[in-house]
Amino acid sequence: MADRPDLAAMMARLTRVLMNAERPVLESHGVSMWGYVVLSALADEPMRTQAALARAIGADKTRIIADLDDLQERGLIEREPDPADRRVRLLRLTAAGRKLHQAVRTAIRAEEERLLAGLTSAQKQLFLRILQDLDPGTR
Amino acid sequence: MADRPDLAAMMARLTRVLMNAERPVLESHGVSMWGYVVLSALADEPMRTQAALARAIGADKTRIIADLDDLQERGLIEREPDPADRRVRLLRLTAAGRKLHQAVRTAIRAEEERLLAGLTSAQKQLFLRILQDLDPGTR
DNA sequence: TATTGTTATACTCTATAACTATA
DNA sequence: TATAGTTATAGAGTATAACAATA
Repeated sequence: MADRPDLAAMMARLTRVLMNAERPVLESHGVSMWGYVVLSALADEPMRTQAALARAIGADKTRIIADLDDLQERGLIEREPDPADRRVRLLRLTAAGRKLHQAVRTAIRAEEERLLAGLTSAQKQLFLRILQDLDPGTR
Repeated sequence: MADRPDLAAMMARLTRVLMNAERPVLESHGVSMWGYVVLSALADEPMRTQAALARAIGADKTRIIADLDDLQERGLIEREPDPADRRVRLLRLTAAGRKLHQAVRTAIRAEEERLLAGLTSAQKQLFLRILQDLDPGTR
């Protein structure tokens, strides 16, 4: 590879490693990847429509419906028709949902720390800062 | 997201952005993503079996066959039975294949530069270095 | 008529299993 | 019988299109 592998190749491999490490964490809490992403978005701020939520997390609106069904059945999110416009569903975390999200997030942070364990604390900070700067999803 | 988005979320988003930016580059050279990955691996070193190549690039052996067919038909790789064991196929780039790989790689490096344009040269170097250190694919 | 959410369908990608040809 | 490569089949994930409810 001459000097270094392609950036996309390295990023894709690392993403896969991370996701593989996090899968058991998610499973142990009984939540799917998209379920966790939904919880994260709603932990950030409640949403007025499912379409807005889907857009916020970069998913298709049809793709998150099953996850919303599941999260709602388990009492992790509330999803009630807006009285002012009964087509839209107001979405927000329940107390249980917020608690679960925080628990999963803490466990995931621990996995991230494991992946970055070889870096000095200065390198770690710099790496994360650069990623945030490049990240189009950081609002 | 409290302090920062999850690492996996940032990595996945960035990977997607990169791949979207690179897709037109690959298309303009008439090569698929896996085709380019194959060319990259063979540019690194010839392979004695397709299974070894598949393993090297993290793909299933059945998944790369169509790409190998295509690359061979276009004279970009050689793929001849080993006289010593006619079950295995010896794989290597042709001169044309090496030339195409270098052209695509150069174009992809340009896209990478665009993504990283906001960073100082020191940040850029550090970022790439850290990625290489974390990358399990760096042999 | 336009929009939100939902369901149904199709398409892409990948993995698994079955087959051939060599050894 | 075991292995490399190939083809065929099935499964998961995703996107597209059609539909029902509401405005």
